[in-house]
Amino acid sequence: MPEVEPAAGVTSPVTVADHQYCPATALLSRIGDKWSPLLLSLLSRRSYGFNELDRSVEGLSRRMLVRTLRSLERDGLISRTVHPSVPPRTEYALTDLGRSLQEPLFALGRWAVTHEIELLAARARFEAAP
Amino acid sequence: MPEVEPAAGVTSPVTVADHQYCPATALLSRIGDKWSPLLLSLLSRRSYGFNELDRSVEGLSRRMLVRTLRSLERDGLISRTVHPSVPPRTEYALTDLGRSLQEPLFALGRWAVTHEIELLAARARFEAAP
DNA sequence: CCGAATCCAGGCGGATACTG
DNA sequence: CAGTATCCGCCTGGATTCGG
Repeated sequence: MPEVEPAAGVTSPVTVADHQYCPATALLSRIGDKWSPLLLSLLSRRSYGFNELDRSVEGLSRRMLVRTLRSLERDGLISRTVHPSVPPRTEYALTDLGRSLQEPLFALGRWAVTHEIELLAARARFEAAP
Repeated sequence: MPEVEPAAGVTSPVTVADHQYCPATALLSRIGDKWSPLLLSLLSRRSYGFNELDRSVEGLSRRMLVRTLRSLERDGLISRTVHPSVPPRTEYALTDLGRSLQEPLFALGRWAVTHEIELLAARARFEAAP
């Protein structure tokens, strides 16, 4: 989805640069990883502490939690606030930018839920082919 | 984004099964790969032949073209029609299901384009931190 | 023309152990 | 509590070669 809509009308080949620097492709390559969508979903309602997130998601390793949070913070989608209390607490929350992303992301999620049965049916049909 | 919206209100930990079988997460894990968005974008307007696709995208290897097309076909998003002409021609086109996915996908693309500058700014800010 | 099969490197992601 | 550091398996994805 590099050129969003006009891409379909291209006559010249899509270059590597086109593909790489397309905002849409770049976005999906960042938030399309294994844990970003889940963390964005959790943070969509309220803020979380680090260990709270760690305990909230089964199967998510500490390492990947940190990496994913850093990636989202780097893109300005979440904020990281260190409270110098005792014990120390680091709070993660969605930024305005991150909040604005929720709408198109939820739209995609709704599509997936709506068409889940069709997807499963298509896969079953494909598997049944000789 | 496993539970789409209600996820934010969870009190119990998100289990591995929850995450794995969430339709939205499953969708992103499929169409969020390196070439699917681009191919869906190209096919959004008209159908393509195999070699035509191969030549249209610089940097896309034959192997990954086939694999990505199979993946999309398997999920019922595109159709594959073999024309027994001479020389033979295989035509790839979006299905109705694939077409219905365009809307939320384009919405995501529009968001990316709209907020591209903010994303770049956030990244520059992050890089400049001590 | 449209693939399938093989080989191989790079990066994602998990387990574990260690710091301020 | 909130990370960092190290090791390592696995899978994605590119290059190349072969077949129908």
